[in-house]
Amino acid sequence: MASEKTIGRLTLYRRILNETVLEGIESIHSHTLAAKAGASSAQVRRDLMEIGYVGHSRRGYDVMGLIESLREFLDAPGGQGVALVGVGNLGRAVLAYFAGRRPSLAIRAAFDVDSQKVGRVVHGCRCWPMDKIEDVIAEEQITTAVIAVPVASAQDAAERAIRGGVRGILNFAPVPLDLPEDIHVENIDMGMALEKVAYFSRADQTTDQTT
Amino acid sequence: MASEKTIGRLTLYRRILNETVLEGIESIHSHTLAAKAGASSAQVRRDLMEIGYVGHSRRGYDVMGLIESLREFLDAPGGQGVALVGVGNLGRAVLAYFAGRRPSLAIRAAFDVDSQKVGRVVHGCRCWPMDKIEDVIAEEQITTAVIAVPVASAQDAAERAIRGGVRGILNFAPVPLDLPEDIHVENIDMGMALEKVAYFSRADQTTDQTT
DNA sequence: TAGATTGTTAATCGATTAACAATC
DNA sequence: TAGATTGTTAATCGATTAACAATC
Repeated sequence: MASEKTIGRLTLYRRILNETVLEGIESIHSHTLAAKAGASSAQVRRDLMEIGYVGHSRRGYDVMGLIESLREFLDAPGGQGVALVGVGNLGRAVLAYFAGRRPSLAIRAAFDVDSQKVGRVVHGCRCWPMDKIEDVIAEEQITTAVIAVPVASAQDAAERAIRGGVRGILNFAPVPLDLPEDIHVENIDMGMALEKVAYFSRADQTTDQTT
Repeated sequence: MASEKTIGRLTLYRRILNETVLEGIESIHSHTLAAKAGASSAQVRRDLMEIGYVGHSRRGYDVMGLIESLREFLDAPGGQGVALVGVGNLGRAVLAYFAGRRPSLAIRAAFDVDSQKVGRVVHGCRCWPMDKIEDVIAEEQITTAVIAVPVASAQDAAERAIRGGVRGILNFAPVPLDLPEDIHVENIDMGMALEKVAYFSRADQTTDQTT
């Protein structure tokens, strides 16, 4: 099975190819794709080999064919539903970000403990009370959840989403989740990311001998 | 110099230690820290060796001393300012997320092209017009920027922030930035992250032989 | 054909893990 | 002391890069 890094790059290639097709370009070389994706051309070729897509020597890769191949590899056949847990500042930004982007991978239900938010429709998505989470996720056959609740409730939110049938979690709460091994967890820790950048913007200054 | 992954883990250890100190615990073993950080105890020891902090055999690590050592290693001596570029849904969520968290690493200025947002104070942060970005960043001696603008303006926003004096960038725009090598860039691509999770929540089902 | 591109294999690199010595 | 923990070195693993063969 393809590695996590490979999947990430494949989604990036798809985005670039979608722009390329708008420019009316029919085929593309690995080094062009690599330059736009910030990767090496060897990397691009290896990734595409991994999904079994073959290019033409001399002509490169057929843009439309490659997009179709990526779609078949990356997307679920009948589309895939996503649940959002936590409709605070971050949760609403997540809803806005994904609203109307990719119909085959859309946020179909949101959940919050705040009774004031329940029943409202935010960026086209209905907000349910937290105690309905297992039922709604099961009914809507949702397999992916985005956790955007405070640290204290993140573990519980994830466990309940999994009981509903979720198999993969995008976790914005800055705490490691302790979940079964077969559940895929992707962490986005904005605080850690900012601290890392801050450290290196300082450290790079130190490297500079002139200062 | 410490690797990116190491820095990320060190910030995580600090968070855990800060909770630990609230419980009145004075020393901690590597395996306890490892369990809470989702790492291995060997990993923890190696990371702490890297910053030159030594534990006591048998007693483990002194919590207060380790926190202080992490602070010296990770934080800039006089505090560090951060700029936010783009005060849309995501930008406002970022402001809310970091508001009042860590005084030594705070968002000190925000920028937006929308004249309606300029002059307003959002989550305690003043919003400036985009054409003031070089000046304000230079005046406030800001070294780190968060990019939360649409894809089309991300490259330009980053370049202008750098002209003001920024050395590190946290980029939320789903596009690779083409910047000088000495600028540290950390990408948070929510779309890619969600696609990855969606892929693996599906792929894991395939692995399951019973389905 | 010659040249440029893709596909494949070997070499390199970095990070992690495992094994062991040192310490209280 | 014995046992448990830390510090250090060697082995392993995975991903990337580099070198080369195959193709149009």
